[in-house]
Amino acid sequence: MSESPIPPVSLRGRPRSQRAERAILEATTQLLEEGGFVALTMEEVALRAGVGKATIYRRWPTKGMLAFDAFLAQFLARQPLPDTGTLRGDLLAALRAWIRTVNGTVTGRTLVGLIAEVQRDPALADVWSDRFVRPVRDQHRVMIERGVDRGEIPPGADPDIALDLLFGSAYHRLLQSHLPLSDRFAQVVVDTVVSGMAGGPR
Amino acid sequence: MSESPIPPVSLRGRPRSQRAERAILEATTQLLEEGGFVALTMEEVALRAGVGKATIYRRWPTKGMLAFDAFLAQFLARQPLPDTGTLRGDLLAALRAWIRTVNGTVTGRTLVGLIAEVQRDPALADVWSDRFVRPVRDQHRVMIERGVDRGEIPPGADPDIALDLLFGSAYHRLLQSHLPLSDRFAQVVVDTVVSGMAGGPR
Amino acid sequence: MSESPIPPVSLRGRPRSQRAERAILEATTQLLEEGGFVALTMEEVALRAGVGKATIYRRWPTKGMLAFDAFLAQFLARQPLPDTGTLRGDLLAALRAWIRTVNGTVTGRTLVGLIAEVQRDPALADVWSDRFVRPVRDQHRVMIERGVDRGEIPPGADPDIALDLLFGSAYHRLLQSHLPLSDRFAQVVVDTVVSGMAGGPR
Amino acid sequence: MSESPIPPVSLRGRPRSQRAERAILEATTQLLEEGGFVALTMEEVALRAGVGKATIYRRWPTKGMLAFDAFLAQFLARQPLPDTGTLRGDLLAALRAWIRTVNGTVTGRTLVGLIAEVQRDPALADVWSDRFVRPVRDQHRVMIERGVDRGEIPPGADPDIALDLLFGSAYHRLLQSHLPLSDRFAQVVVDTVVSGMAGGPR
DNA sequence: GCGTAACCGAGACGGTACGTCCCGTCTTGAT
DNA sequence: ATCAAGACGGGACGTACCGTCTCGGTTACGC
Repeated sequence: MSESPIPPVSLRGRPRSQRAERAILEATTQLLEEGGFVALTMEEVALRAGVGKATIYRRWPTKGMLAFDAFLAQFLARQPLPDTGTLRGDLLAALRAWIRTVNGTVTGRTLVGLIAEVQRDPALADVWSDRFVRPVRDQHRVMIERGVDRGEIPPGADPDIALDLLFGSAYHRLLQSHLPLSDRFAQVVVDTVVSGMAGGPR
Repeated sequence: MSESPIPPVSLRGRPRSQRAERAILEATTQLLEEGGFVALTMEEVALRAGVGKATIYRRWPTKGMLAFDAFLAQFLARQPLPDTGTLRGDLLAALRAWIRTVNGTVTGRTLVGLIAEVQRDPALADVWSDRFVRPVRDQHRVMIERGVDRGEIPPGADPDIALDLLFGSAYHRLLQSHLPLSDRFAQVVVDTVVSGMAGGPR
Repeated sequence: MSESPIPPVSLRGRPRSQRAERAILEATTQLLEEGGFVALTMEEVALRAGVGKATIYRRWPTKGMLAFDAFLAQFLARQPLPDTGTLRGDLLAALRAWIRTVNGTVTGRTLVGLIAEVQRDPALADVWSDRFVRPVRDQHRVMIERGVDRGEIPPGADPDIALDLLFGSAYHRLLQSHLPLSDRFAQVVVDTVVSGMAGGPR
Repeated sequence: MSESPIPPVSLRGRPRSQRAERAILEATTQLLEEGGFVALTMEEVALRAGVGKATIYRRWPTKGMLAFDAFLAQFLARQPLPDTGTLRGDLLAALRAWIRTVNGTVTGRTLVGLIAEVQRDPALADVWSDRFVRPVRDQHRVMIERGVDRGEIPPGADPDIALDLLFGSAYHRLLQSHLPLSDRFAQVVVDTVVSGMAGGPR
């Protein structure tokens, strides 16, 4: 699943302990569950994992990187690429899966914490783009392209804006908490976007 | 604009110094400009404002609250309530104003930092809701309601979801930085949402 | 007993409140009882006395001065000038009175705290000399002089060194707590000093 | 001379830096010289020693303990155990050495500050007893015992009271500053005490 | 089968910022 | 001019973590 983010400098010498790596990620997940990104301190991770702090820093350069790896495994495992035969069906399935993954969950809280961290740590921002945003969007974009192929929306439609509308509005409710991420919300959002894209350049 | 966040408990005793309050907010703004939310330390604010730390804590219980007050004044001053005569015109004007305010600006970076901070500080979350999210949405919702009155979109349309689509997608690009907050983006988003809401229950 | 240490600057305007003065000294005594000189803070005195801090500073320039006034009243009331007819009797009575006053009492602990404070506050040191050390020594020296008059010790004896031996050893046990201020201690000290002074220049 | 006051809990991990320890004690001594116990702040010690505050607290739990260690090294190095062949000679040599060490010196001022500190910090009081008062008295008591062995004073004489008279009177002049710690003072005190002890139960 | 290089847990290191406490002064409106 | 109240600028406190470093000890590869 999640492999060593920083590979050993050399192949000589004592190899990295897999046990330590597992223990670190488990401790990280546990701390994220207990108190979110704020409660995640390297000191406490080391303590709980029974590991020296240097052993953590040897693998993950920053707290953000560590949390990212713990988060990503949990997140990706829950994002299917639906193939229901209709654009509406695909988008609704994907949006519902996303909501299920983040709404009221540790994964959701971690996602929010990481979004914040990404703003201040440029190195994390790169990793965030390359290993989270881009892959997830690439996967989701497939649904739009299939809709175009099926003629459900015109070829001129901008798939990126479609994704921004769909998931941006969902991220918005996750981050601002002003209104619930209900199933009705998912349905109306999908309907409105599909309808808007279809009839866009009417 | 920005009033005393925590009013004095009593009317007796020496009144709070307005000079100190101004100096604190100015130092805060300056630090936010220089290094964003991360670089904002109470210690440095006190130093630059020529103020004891206790004088800050007397008014703002946390760094988040302080940054919020400094942010809010700057943000609200730039969000007009457009009245162009058409739904499309109003929404486009509002979205463009928002983008202008946050895209590549200190205000935008502070907004992001605060969104993160809000997730971890429940007291700040309340203030964030009451004094930022709700007022801004209430103002924006007026545009949708005028569109309904003019018959541009049907009465059944959910104005909150319309706002989530419009601004959620914009917040998404601000926070994930995967694609630019271009003017074309604003136009397509507005067109798609207006069209989607109009033809929704066709 | 203890009068206003700093008289009003002028006789015009509102006169100083005697109620405030009493309340301050009572609060001071109470705090000295509870936690000694360390626990004595101007803030807490003002709070308990129901008095503004400025009202205290108008009368006592420092914490040491305030504690000194609260201490002196209690101390002096308990130091008699014995007149038993013999040098030994007088000295023993005086030493016993001193021990009774300070051994295990708040007055004793305050005395120690003040001795420390005196070292760092030159203004307090002056007051300490003029209003505590000198008067008490002058009173005690009378006993020695009566002993000389009675022929119990030779005229060449240095009364100051006699007092230093008597009370210095007692202060020593009070401050170092290495051995108790027992009555036997008092007796042996008096006997040794009287005998030493008598036979000094044999 | 002065050993690590709080030994590491465990032998594992990075060992305590001797360089840091030396630097801390030097900075402490320097600050005590400049402004006495009052001017001694942990913050300034850390700054001058080029050390984090935690590094100080790891070894010395309080300011008093730190000052004590810095003081003790200086003090003990200057207290000889005289052996002149007569009680009077020994006591005079010891008292003169003590006066030389504390009269008008940094060591003397620190001694006074510590005596005050001892009254308020029970943990320091224990250390003060065990590592200062007791050892010094034990050393001094030897002189008395040799006097008894030589028949200069009777076996019934209480050596502790003899020490209290000798050094108590000297501490008294140090702390109250009412009269100087002159050499005449030392001579008369020693003569009086020796004579008093000798002729006590005449 | 032996040296050695990289690892391991532990914990100390210099440093930054925190939020609190108290100092002695100052500023109100009200006697 | 003084009162109670309480805010002011300032200094130091003791704590929490940061990311780095230094120990003695442990693998496991390549000579």
